[in-house]
Amino acid sequence: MDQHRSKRRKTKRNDPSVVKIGDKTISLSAFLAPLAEKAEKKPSSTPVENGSTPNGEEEEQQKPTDGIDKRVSKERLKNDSNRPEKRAGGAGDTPMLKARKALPIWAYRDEIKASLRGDNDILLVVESWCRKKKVRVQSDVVGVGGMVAITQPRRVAATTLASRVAREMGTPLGATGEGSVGYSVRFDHKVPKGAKIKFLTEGMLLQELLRDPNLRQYSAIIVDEIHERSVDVDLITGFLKQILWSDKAGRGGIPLKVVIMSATADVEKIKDFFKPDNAPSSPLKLLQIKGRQFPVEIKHTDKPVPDIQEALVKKIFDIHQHEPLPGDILAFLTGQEEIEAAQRLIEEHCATLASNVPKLHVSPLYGQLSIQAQQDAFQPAKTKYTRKVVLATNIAETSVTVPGVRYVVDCGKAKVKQFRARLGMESLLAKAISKSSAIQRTGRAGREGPGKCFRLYTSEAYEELQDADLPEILRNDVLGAVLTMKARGINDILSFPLMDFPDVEAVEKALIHLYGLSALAADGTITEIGRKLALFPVSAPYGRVLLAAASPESDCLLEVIDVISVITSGETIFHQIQTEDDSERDAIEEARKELQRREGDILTFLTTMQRYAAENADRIAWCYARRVSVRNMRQALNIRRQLRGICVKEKLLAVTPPPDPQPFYPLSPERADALLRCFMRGFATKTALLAPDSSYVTVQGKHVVAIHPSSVLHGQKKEAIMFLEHVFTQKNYAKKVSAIRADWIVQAMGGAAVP
DNA sequence: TCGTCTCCT
Repeated sequence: MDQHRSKRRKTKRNDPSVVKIGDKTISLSAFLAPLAEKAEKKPSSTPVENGSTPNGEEEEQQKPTDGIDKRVSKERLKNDSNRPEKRAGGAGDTPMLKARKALPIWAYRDEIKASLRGDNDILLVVESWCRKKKVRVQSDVVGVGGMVAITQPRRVAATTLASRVAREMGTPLGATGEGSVGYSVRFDHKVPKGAKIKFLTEGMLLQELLRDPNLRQYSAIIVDEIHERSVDVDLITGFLKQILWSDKAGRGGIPLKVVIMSATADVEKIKDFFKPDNAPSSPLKLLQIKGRQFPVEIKHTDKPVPDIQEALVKKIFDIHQHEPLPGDILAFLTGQEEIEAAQRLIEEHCATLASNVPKLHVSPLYGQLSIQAQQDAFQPAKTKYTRKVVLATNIAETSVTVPGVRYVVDCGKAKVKQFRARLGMESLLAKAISKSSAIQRTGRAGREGPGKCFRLYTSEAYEELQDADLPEILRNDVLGAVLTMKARGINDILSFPLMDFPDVEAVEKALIHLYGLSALAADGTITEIGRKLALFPVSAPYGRVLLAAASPESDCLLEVIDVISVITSGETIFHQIQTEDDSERDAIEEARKELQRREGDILTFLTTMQRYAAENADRIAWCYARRVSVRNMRQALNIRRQLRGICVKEKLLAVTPPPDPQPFYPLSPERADALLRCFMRGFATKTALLAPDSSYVTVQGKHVVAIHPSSVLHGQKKEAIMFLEHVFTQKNYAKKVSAIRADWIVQAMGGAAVP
């Protein structure tokens, strides 16, 4: 083995080449610029592991892997486990190294490097269903690039992975100064000078593509969690494919390395996608990595259950009585209502348990819950001999991990949003989950030890499930996706490479809609307006409202920014009032009255933001007194700051507005009209007229819509309404509703706004 | 007279 030893001695306090970050481990051995000197000393065809230890000794090296069988051999695994561990020279280093070696990916490190050597520019890494992956990246040390981007679907993932990697590498993670690791997410950018690794959200990479279509600052892009199939990741893979199979002139001939990481990948689909046109086979290299999941025993029901709610509660008590403690239960339900109902049933039944029987503590967990209320689900039960039951929505499937869980109960359903292009509306209905979703839920029982998963459906029903969920791009309005492509130079949308291509009709609707917003010219090319819309972190119709508000005739941009900030900060900002105390309820309703405007929800949002921003004393108390979401209002302030900044940069705003708090003045009726007419510019297609039978009928499509009870206009009759959202749940609902004048609609019909 | 999965620029 001597001949394979590294000839370089290193005295760095840690091995910077392999990084473990929570679920993943990434090796950057021998490829990044600080180690470039090493690359020069070695023929590039035989890169060598950088395995030096803290005390400066070298580790035994593995043999070079050129031309070896890509499959992992038992010998290889054995070799790894036999590697001599070195004693720590510096405190805390060896446990970290040990932890790395214990990772499943460790055994594959040479294969990963070999797979990316020479002409092989793309590699797909698949691991078994729900466990961690680790990937090594080889990036060329030539001119273009120098940085590795790692995309994540969620902000928290990007930031926490970055700080973990920075710690592993012993490099600071700051916005200024030197450092090897950085991250970039909305509202938060920490990319030190000389950063080599940058974690970023998918949306951020798409924004960067706007300025740099060839991703020149990167040598490699690692796309993580591709199996989640967000619209953004689908678009990113499309752009990456175009860069990969282009003549690379835009990168000075230097290829871009691409690593795709996936949990439950449809390998053939991804392989096929990255195949160049007319090529006989895909050049993509595949590496499968075994996970580290504890075994989970799966139990189906014998017969279909007639009442899921009842079966769920029964199953929970069944587990409680027959399974040992400790071991918490995680149950997947479809929504808040089901969760609350189940909680009531469980708590009622729990009260009847004998005093010597261990108790159950129920924690609801869903997105609309305040942060404090969510915390309960992550804490162990506070009293002894108590089992925790977390009743969760899909939030617990991918977004968060509940510790302590050994038992999962899966109802087999989830609420799914589906956009219907023909109707221009979306629906949100409970549907059967996919196999991969069922597997993901099951895996939640095996994170801390062997577990059990109880499915409230038969094994036959499981076999009938779709393999995977419909990717988001087939469920969403493609308006944003089409604008994203157009703004990045894709004129022929239909020939853009996508793993799943939406219905041509949906694309056509989106093109017409964009034309109605003046984002596209009649020949389909992007307009200046369209380019501006692509810069805003809001959907195209909202962007159009911003531009309309900036015109001298309207002159209400700051107000429109306030409204859009509130609307896009999340779901509704008004919490439902949950109190048994009538006088308290009256007080809350009274306090809310000063926010509500009879013109409708848009003006109500404006008033809320303005009064909130004018509040100088205690904003949290202000929110609580009105049951306004603290989280959403904080987010709204961030969005407001960002939108104001973009508007100043784009010269839509002449000066930066003065800082808060500013005194509150209610908007005059004339200015309120002007503001609503700006929204008409973006939402001319979402209007309805009052019919003789007192129903509202949409101007486009002639559908009956009802004003949603969450609107301040619920139960009121106005000659015409404009609504910003149109959702089918129990029935056809208009949400975020404002009263308008019927002649505004007529005027809007005269223009290009109504296709 | 409603009751809504989850992310992201």
